[in-house]
Amino acid sequence: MARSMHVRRPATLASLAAELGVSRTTVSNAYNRPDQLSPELRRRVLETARRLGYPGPDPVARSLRTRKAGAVGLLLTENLSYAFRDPAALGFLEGLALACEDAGTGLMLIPASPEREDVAAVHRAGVDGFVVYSVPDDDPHLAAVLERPVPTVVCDQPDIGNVDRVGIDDRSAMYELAQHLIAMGHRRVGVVCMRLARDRNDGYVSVDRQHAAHFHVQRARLAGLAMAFSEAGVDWSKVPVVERFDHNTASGEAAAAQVLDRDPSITALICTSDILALGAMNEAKRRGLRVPEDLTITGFDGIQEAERAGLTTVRQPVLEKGRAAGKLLLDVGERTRPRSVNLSTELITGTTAAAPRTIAEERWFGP
Amino acid sequence: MARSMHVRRPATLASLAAELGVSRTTVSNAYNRPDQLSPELRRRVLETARRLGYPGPDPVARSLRTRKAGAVGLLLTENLSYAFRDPAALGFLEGLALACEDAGTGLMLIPASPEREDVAAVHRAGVDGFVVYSVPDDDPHLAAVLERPVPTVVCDQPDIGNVDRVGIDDRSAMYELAQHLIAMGHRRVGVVCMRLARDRNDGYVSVDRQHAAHFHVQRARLAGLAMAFSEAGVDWSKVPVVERFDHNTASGEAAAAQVLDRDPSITALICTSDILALGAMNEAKRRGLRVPEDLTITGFDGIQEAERAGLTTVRQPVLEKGRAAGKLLLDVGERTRPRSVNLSTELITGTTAAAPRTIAEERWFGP
DNA sequence: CTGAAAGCGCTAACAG
DNA sequence: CTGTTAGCGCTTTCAG
Repeated sequence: MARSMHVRRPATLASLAAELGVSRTTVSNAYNRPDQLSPELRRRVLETARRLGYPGPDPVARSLRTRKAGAVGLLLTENLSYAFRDPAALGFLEGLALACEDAGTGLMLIPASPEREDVAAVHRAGVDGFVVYSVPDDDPHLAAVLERPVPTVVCDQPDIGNVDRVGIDDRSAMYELAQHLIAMGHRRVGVVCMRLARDRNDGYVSVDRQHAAHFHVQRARLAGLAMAFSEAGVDWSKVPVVERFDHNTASGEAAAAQVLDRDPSITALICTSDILALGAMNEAKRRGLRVPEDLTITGFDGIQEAERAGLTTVRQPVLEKGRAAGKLLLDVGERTRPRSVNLSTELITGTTAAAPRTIAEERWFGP
Repeated sequence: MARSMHVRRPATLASLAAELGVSRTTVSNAYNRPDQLSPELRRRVLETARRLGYPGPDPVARSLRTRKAGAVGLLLTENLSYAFRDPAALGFLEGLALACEDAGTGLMLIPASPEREDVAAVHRAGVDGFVVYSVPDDDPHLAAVLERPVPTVVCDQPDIGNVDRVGIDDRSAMYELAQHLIAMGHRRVGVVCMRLARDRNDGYVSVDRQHAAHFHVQRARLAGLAMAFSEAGVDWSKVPVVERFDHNTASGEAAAAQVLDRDPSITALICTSDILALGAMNEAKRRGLRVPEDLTITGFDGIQEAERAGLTTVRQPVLEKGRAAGKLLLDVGERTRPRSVNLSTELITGTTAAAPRTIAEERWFGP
């Protein structure tokens, strides 16, 4: 006899089967393999389900059984506010989301802020794989992800462990930009970079700290600069490099001020991101320095705001990076050995870099 | 005897327990209730786990057992590209993500684009609840969410079913803006609005279509306008209302052109979003119309770009909206009856609205 | 086309 | 502090 009393607990597949007097298999098939039962029976099953308020197979139970969660996790060790405000991060996110959408896969943002040392969220995440975006190489969350027995794709990291990787050649890209400046005649330069490690250090950066940087991207960009300028006969250890923990234009302004205060004679200020460069532009303006006549300023990333400002920078395909990461993770293909995708970059010669004035004058009037 | 051969399948809690010669409970406790066993034993368990490559309790199995997924789903029936490019949507997303982060909860983006009629993703999502942002009231994905036996919060929707709600009073806010314009003397106006239903209709909107709009937000804003102008003696059915499916400045430009072509005599162009208004500004400029001298233009949302442009608009707290939605969903408190949160808005009197020229002239020279 | 059996990997009482 | 007992709700061979 049917029992259609109010049950606090919603119906289950089993209770539905009992109600119908069929086996659980049949009910399961009604949902997952419509061709395995008569249309008539299927209709009856679905209708009874509706009547009983059965919402369909429980996704978690199904996941346990099928060993598929239908979602990938995104680890972003950074305040989410950052991720949603930084244009480059946003572009990455969009590309990744697009790849997930194409595959019909959910994208789960893992709550892992830098303060929160709590790695539990990584353990708790019911996902089929992880994408790790721009975290320091000593991040405990990253370590936790690598312990999980699911495929992982890291972005903006050197090759690590047995995981896929996607990124750009930050070192070469920055090397190329540096050579561009060197060719223009710049020798006295200053640098503004993003955070190099998990500890806050808003100020000068020793060469040691540069080498020991835990953010591969920043380390590589600085290395590219060091290489180019050293080759050009510049003593890199004398070049002022200023670091900022927070990544916004205000940081760029403050850092630029710090460099210019220390050495007003520099002819170029190289920033390792467009956001910082945009801030530096503000600071230059405040000081009455014309760009590029009095000071050359460069960025990195190629975000839209930079383009609008005519910034000389390196463009990297952030959206493609996200999409590539998603594809790599979701591609069921050969996963025999770790794959590595390097996207190409492009030097954008904007209007914020020019030959230093002294050089320009020499050109006019002769040496 | 221990069996430490290479097992393809990673170790399970049970196998670990067997290896150690303890019960599964003990191993479970080692992870979930450290105070329930001796530190020494716990150390042994954890160490053996590491040795065997046991990655800790499987999150899905745990979820099945505990009936908690540790994540909430976000339904955003719209191309993700949209969500990541529209400043208002982004603000909402940020607020929601912040609330989730605070609670240590994952945020899962459900892959549900408008094209994809496939509701399966909603069924597949292993989440403890849903937030539904700005979808049409006849969206099948929304229906699927409401069938799931988990708490749900809808945004920018009227009260529906037995779910919590967060939003603003779009009708009143727009009514107030309209009165502002009416007080200035505007009587001949045109309107540009966002999509009103799932079908594409880039063009004029009948009053019937306005009333039947499936996007509550747009319907309410138009209703506010209709009310205010009707009260002011304007025949609303004669007011040109133009709709655009895509939401970007290009759409705003085209729609504005359409209105201005039809009725060049209008003194104000009211747009139901800042993005559209920004587009309208471009179009006005292209036509050599000065704003506000020749044409008043208004928006809605209060995004940063609008502020920079000095747009007269209505500001709504998008970030707070997201945060409120998250809080509502994650708040374990009394869930006896559906809760409704109405956030307040603010009329921003920018520099894009002024008395129509004829009126202004009358003021100068007398009637 | 349908059903019986066998878990997926884990946690939560409740007794020792 | 530790173990036993019972499932969470579902899918999946494999026989009928």
